[in-house]
Amino acid sequence: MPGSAENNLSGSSSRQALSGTGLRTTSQRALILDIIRKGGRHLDADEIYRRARKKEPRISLSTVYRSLLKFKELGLVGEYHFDDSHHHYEVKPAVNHHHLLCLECGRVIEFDYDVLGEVMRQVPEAAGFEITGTELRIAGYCAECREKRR
Amino acid sequence: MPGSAENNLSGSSSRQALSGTGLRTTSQRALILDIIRKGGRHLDADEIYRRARKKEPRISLSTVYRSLLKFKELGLVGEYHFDDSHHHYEVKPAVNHHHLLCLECGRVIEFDYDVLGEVMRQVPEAAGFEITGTELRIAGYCAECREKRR
DNA sequence: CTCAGTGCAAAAGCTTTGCATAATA
DNA sequence: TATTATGCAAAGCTTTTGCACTGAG
Repeated sequence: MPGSAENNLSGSSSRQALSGTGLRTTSQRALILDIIRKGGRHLDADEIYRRARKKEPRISLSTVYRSLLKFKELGLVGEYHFDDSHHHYEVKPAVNHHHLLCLECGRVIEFDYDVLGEVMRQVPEAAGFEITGTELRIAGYCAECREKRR
Repeated sequence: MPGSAENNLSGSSSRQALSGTGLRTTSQRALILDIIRKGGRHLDADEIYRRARKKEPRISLSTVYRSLLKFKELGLVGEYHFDDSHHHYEVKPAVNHHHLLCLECGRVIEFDYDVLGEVMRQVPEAAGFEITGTELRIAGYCAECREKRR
């Protein structure tokens, strides 16, 4: 049966992630978390909604937003600001997880780098700060797009 | 006369900054740019609007947005994403200009740090990238707020 | 059985746009 | 004078909220 691997136990690990959080494990939440986990690209609320409707056509956009809010609170997903309009969500990465954004093709390349250590070591203004999160965004043009433009 | 220093030639340097950009130098634009330049804190569009109305009560919010757009295009001001809702503007800083944000008091501390050099040196994914901008946001609790909470 | 979660629709931001008027170059 | 910019009002988007219903625990 085609696509069975995808349909298989889809959501079961997300259900697990939800149980024991104090939240109720609903099919909608499991689905949404699942979509974010699989969604390689950085997803915005509307994209998550559109994907969710394929499996659960009666799901509502407010449920998506409300779930996202809960997931953020729990630290299950992170919210990122790539462009000017909407937010993007992805599974919460390690603390030192950052983004390179190509302004031409829009691709987002993730990388790990311990800014925090460097900053605490080198930036006097940061002294005394208790840091809860870092986000380093670097925008520019990736090697491929530069190549194409020549 | 009280406040004369402030009223004095306010806007004259902003007028200068505008001339020769191809944009028309209007009183509104000079005023808006002036507000951004003086506005030590990070200003959002509505705050700029409210301040602008004090000097030019007939100015409209759309003019603020349209000016901001032009200024961004010209590279005169930068746009930053501090919280989830709106954007903040400030005079375009040097490339290595970043922000520490206190989640308690909301204060934004700016600092300079050459992430770029470090990243290019240490992050393989960045190889080949032509970088046009960096933004490092560090969120947490500043020394004062930590003190108060004890 | 209870209360958290859902769907729907309506409201609430922030931002953009159309159009006639005003001001700059 | 020819455009560009403005003000006003209306529309557009994303996100939030109220309320009655449903489903998880």
